[in-house]
Amino acid sequence: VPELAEVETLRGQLEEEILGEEVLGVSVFDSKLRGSEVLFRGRVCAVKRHGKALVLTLEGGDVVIRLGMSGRLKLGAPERPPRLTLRFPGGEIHLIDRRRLSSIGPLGGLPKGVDPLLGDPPLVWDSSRPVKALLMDQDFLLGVGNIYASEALFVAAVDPFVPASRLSPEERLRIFGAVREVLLEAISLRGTTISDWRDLYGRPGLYQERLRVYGKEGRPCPRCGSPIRRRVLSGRGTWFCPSCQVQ
DNA sequence: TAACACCTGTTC
DNA sequence: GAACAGGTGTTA
Repeated sequence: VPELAEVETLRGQLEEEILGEEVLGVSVFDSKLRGSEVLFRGRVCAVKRHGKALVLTLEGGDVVIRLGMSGRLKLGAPERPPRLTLRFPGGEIHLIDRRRLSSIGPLGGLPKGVDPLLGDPPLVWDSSRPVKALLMDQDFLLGVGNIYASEALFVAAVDPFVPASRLSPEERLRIFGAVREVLLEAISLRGTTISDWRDLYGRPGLYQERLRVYGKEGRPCPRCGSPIRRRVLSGRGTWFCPSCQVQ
């Protein structure tokens, strides 16, 4: 799950719960995360997000948490065995991850794209790559993953397969605006829960009820009624309306 | 840019 | 059994 909207949801909730709190202890239960316990030292000075990465700034240094496809953080009792547990005065926070693709590390190697909620649209929309692949490139734009790329391109009425270099300036602005709009609404609904995603308190998000095309193959387009199609683009499922999203 | 690897679970 | 799933890093 965790794209920008989900990570931003967690970031805000973590800030509420642990800002200023001291890490009392760390338990690592998954050998693949061995060694990461030494990163968590001191009080929490800031809870930041860089695209889809969560960055905890502690007195002992910065820790980057990447949630992968199915990772999440849960305050209080975990409903499945955690990979790692952080203890704070107010309670425990568990990293839970069915697929074990999440990772923890020191600061470094963060992608250099623009945050769509903070920055201006990128100026260089390079090359012949399909626009959806570009939107998901974390060195171009931060935080957009497969769900929100499909949704934003539908809102902007742009074909995901069109080479980015062929987009007009108006279309670029429309796409950027659609990305922001979709992400802001998803944040306000605590993200999209398809199967794994839950917020810090274990609650599902609500944006799955607003999805227009993602996962909707064969269902009618909300704009024109044509059946939504699914095709593969750079190895990822891509849903779109073949009638509204043509160049 | 594509394919695969990393993982595990669910669905066809 | 095979295909597929929110991400990302490496390899051909």
